[in-house]
Amino acid sequence: MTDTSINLAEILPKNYDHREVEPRWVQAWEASGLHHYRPDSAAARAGRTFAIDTPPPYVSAAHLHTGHAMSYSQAEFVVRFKRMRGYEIFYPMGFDDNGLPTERYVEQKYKINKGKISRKEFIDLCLKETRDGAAVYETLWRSLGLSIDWRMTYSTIAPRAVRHAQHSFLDLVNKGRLERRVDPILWCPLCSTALAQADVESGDEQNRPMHAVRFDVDPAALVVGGPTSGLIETTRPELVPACVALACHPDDKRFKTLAQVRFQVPLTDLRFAKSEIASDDGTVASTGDVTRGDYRTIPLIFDESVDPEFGTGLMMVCTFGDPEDIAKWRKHKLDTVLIIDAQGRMITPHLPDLDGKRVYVAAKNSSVYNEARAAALQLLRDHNYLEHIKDNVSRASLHERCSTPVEIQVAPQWFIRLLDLKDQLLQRGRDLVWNPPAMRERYEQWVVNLRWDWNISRQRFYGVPFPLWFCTACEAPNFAQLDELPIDPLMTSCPRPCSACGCADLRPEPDVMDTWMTSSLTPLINANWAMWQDQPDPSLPLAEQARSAIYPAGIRVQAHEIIRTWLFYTVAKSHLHTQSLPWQTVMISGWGLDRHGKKMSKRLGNFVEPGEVIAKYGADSLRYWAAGATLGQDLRYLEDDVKGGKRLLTKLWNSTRFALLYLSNWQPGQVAQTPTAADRWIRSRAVQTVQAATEAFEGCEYNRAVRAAEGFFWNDWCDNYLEIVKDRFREGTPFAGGEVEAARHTLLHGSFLLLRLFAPILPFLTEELYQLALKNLLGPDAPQSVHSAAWPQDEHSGQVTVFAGEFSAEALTQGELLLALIAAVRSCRTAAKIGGGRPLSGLYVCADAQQWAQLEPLLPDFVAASRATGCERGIAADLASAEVAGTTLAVAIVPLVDVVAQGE
RNA sequence: AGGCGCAUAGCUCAGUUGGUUAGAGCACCACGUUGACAUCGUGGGGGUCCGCGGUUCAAAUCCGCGUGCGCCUACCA
Repeated sequence: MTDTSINLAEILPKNYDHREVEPRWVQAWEASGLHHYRPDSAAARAGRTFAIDTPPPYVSAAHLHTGHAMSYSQAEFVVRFKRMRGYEIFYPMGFDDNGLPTERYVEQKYKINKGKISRKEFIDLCLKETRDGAAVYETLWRSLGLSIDWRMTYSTIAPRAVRHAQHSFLDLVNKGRLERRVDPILWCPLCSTALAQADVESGDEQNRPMHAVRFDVDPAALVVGGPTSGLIETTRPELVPACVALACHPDDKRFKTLAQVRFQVPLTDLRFAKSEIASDDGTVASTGDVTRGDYRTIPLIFDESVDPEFGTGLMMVCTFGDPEDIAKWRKHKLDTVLIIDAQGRMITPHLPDLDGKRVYVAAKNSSVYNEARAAALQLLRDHNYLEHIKDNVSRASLHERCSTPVEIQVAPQWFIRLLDLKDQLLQRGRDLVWNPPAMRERYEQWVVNLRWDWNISRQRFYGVPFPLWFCTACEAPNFAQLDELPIDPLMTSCPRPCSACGCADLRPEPDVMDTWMTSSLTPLINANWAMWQDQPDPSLPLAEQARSAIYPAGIRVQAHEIIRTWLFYTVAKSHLHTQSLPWQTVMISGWGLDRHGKKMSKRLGNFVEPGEVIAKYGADSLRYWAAGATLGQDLRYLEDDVKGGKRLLTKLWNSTRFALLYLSNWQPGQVAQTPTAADRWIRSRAVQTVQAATEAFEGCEYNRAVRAAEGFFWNDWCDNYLEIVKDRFREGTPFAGGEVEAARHTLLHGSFLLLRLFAPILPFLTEELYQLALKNLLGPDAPQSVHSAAWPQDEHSGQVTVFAGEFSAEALTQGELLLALIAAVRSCRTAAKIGGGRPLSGLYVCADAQQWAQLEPLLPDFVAASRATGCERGIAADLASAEVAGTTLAVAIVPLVDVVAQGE
């Protein structure tokens, strides 16, 4: 027997303390540069670089919860797996501090009135919040163990990203993809800015009453025998004064004869003439402030898009209530009557009761009429245009950042033309590898349903400035040169006179770019795309020669709700700029939900602070919870599941301690090993497990990998193999030296295998165990860290490298039989109320000669695991017995103490 | 209104080419601690796999219809 009297506690403390261990490894990994990207490494030179593109979170929002910890952990499982597979990892972290979300956050936090603060003061506040937020994020990501190369960060408002966004803009100008148009655009009246289709979401269903409004036929255009009025139904009566046509279906018999008719627009005859009233005779007259003039009259148009069955079959067309209005306005070349201003106030000087009233309700989900609607209804009622009101359930289109119903404004904006590229963008989506595959459908549907070109102008302060000036004389845009970027035309005047007319007086574009204009470039920013033409700049974080290795990137990881935005825009940009996909693969994660199944959010208050969970249970436990989600599916946060992670940590700690007990003073190789049935079984199971875990990780299915590893670890390794093998090290064991040697080999390589299988999920615990317990045992060539150890399956050959060549189906079958026998003994013990620790004097298996021959190789392990003195064929006293599942074998036991008692 | 996803034990969820008696963790019941682990072990109870119909020797799994929930998109005159 080997000396087992070593003091185990000196090597591994009895308990694992994540509070002490985790921060220590964060420091050590940082100091050793373990996560640094090395473009000149052997792997990189061999073309094995793996670049990952993860979401740059809005740092200013300070909204971190365990849902975020979940999705970033899931991304990182794959990173760690790839690193162990031998890839050079490029894992940067971005911070999105650009654009409207930041502005709104700063406005609310400091209760800012934009009229009373300078643009510069405001931007400085945004930058401050941005820095503070980034620090909070970095602290959390580090404590979560994310293996980010922190030298490779980017910020979407920093010069490098600004340069990219402006470079992208100019490149698209050169490619003829960008144009400035005066067009109806989606508009948020609360934020006073234009929006893109992707910034709009559907509101909840609510009652949006339908108002029937009568339009009288203009007597001058009356059709003989035709009606004298038409009835329309609208949810937006305040838009009636902006009506420019009534529309019906061309086949609708009711209106067929009315091609020449004109309708009077209600309320347009009213004239408010305050000065005249004031100089009037002075008598008090309630109607005295209104006089009557001519109605504005509008045509009837015929359009296939009108549903004759809907409402009255007659529809009003306003400029502009919705995209349908725009379509008819374009097609039929209708007039334009704008009655809502940029702040969402009515412009109706002739209707003072309505003029200046807001068209939106700031409080979300309110079914209360907005003030403009209430005023318009009163007017329509007073003047007898309102026939009736009825309930109607529908949804409003809301600005997704503030939930204000969107309006349509007309203003000059910069557009990236995308609608003509739908087919090409769909093809890109099909060329991309989607995990899970079903998520491609969301992209497909978004592209198919795209109705607006991408409007990138935002009437805000905090964002990337457009790199151009307008000539004050001829209005021609004068663009900056690529080598002048980044540039802020508000701060720098145009270095040249107008290229069109030579005028020297140019003014900057006051708008800023849509935040997605920058975010859509993250893979290109990481690759320093805008600098590809430059001379190499040593101050940049990335060597230029590395760019082809990291662009297109290996993988994009993100949640499903931003497929239509971040993913779509990124695909579009890469298509336009580099004629390629931005990445080979996407991995779409779900949401973190609260225990009731609602999406976690800071705003709803149903969130859990990840920092608190990490403090209490450790980052590894939190990561274990995150690993439980099926890819693409949402995952509830349940503290019990995190506790399950903690249990696994403890079990791994203790089982490795156990292995170490018999390995510490071991000199391997002095005795030839002769594996027993149990050794051959567990080694084959190990090989099987590696294959399953590898296959799962390759498909981004980390949860399947964890399940495979955990099942092997708990059920096979701990509950059975370790129990069987204990007896091999007992004083006076019948096992020979070669069998003890085999057990030691199994313990060492099995333990190391387990640490590697769990390393992507539980980086701290596995590293601690590796460094304290296993590294020295593995000899001088042992890897520096468990995270730089080779994954136990070779990618090229597909061969499992641990217990190589030892897989045997027969060993597995034999092992199953052995486990069944052991389970039968346990069952007997329970039936006879005999504890597992009590030795047995009698152990019998009822078997025929052939079965017995089959069992004989198993008997040493069986007897050892049963704590019996031996095993015989046949049934003894009926103290307890159990069937072995699926066979005719029966097992019976006799507890040692009872025999002793009987004998006395 | 269209699309996608989900529906399996009391709870949270696995179950990938259809194939023994449908699984895990938690919870529950009983038993068991002097050697890795009570943050544990062993044994056990517990399921109309949402419903109906179909294909098949065989369906939780495939097909059709329906119900409920979630999400995406549209409509929102």
